[in-house]
Amino acid sequence: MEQEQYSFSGSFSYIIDQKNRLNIPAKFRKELGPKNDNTFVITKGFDSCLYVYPATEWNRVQSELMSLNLIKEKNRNFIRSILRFTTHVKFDRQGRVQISENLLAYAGIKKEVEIIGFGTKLEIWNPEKLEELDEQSYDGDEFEDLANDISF
Amino acid sequence: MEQEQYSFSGSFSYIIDQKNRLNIPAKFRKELGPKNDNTFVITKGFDSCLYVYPATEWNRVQSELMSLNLIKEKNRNFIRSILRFTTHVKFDRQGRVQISENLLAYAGIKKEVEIIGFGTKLEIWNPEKLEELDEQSYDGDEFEDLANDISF
DNA sequence: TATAATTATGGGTAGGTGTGGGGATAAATC
DNA sequence: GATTTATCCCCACACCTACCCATAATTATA
Repeated sequence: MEQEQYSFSGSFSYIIDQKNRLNIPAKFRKELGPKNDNTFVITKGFDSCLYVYPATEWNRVQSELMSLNLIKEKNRNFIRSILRFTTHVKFDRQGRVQISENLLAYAGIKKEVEIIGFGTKLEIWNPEKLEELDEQSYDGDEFEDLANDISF
Repeated sequence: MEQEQYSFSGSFSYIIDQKNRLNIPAKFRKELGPKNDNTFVITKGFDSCLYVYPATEWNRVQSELMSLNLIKEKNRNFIRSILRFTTHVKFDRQGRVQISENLLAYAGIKKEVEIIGFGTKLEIWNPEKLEELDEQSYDGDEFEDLANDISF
C-alpha cells in the first residue's frame, strides 16, 4: 500500500451548534481523499485537546497500538484509555461531524472551537486553553534551538 | 530528487489591498520554478515578521518538523506554534496571495509591506518595524566580526 | 522615440463555505 | 404501546473567496 502523506496545517475558528455538530474546515476535508469515505476518527489527545485522524492514518496508529505487549498491565491500560474514547465520525453534506459529550467535556469545549492542522492529524481545541498554553509554553531559547535544528 | 538552490535577495515595497491580497515581487515568482505550482507557504517567523517558503523548501522543513519526538511536550508545543500559523497560498494570475488576518496581526501589518529576500526564503515586514529593528540592532563591532568570519 | 510587454492595483461575480433549522426515522423512556 | 428524545438527511441562505477582467504605471524592445 502506498503511504499517502498528509500535511495538515493552519488554524480555523468554528462554533458548535445546538445539535453538537462541528464543522470540519473544507481545506482539510479536501485533503482527506476518497479512500477515507468521508470519515475521520476522533479520540482523546494529549494536552487536553482532541485528535482527529484520517481513517487510513488511524489504521496505522491502531495497528501499532495493538502490537504492544498485552501481558503488561500498563500497556493494557494505555490501550484501553485511548480506544475507549475513540469514535469514527462521518461528516454530513455540509461537512459537519457530531462529537460526543464526553469528548467535548474532556477538551473543555462549550461553543467556540479552534481546529488546527498538526501534520498527519488535526487537533480540536477550546480556543482559550490554546491561548493559555501558547503563552505558558513559549520558550524563546529552546524554540530557537529547535528551529535551528530543522533549518527553519 | 535534486536539491534546487534558492537565493532570494533584495527589498520590495507593496501595499495590502482591501481584500487582504499582497503582491509577490515578480522577481521572486520567477525564481519559484514550475515544480512549486505557483505555491508559497507562509508562516510565522521569528522577529515579528512572516516567513515565506517555496513549497519544495517548506516540504523539507515540515518533514524535519514531523520527525521530532512527539512524546516530548516541548516538541509538540513547538510544532503546534509553527503549523498553526502555516498556510499554503497560491498566487492568482496577477501574482498576489491572500494573507490571513491573524498572520497580519502577528506581524503588525496594516497596509504598507516590505518584502525582502532572505536566501532560501522571503520575509514579510511592516516597514516601520523593520526600520526600528535596523537601528536598534546595528552593532558595528559584532557585524565586522561576522563579516570577517564569512570573508565578506 | 514609439510600441509592446510586463507589472502593480482595483473591482465584479459565480460558486463554495459555514451556520441554522425542518422533517423523517430510529432509539430511549415512561 | 405511547410519548419523548436523539440522530441523520435534506434544504435555505448569508457571507466569503477564488477567479476573472480592467486599467494605470512601469519596464523592455524595436
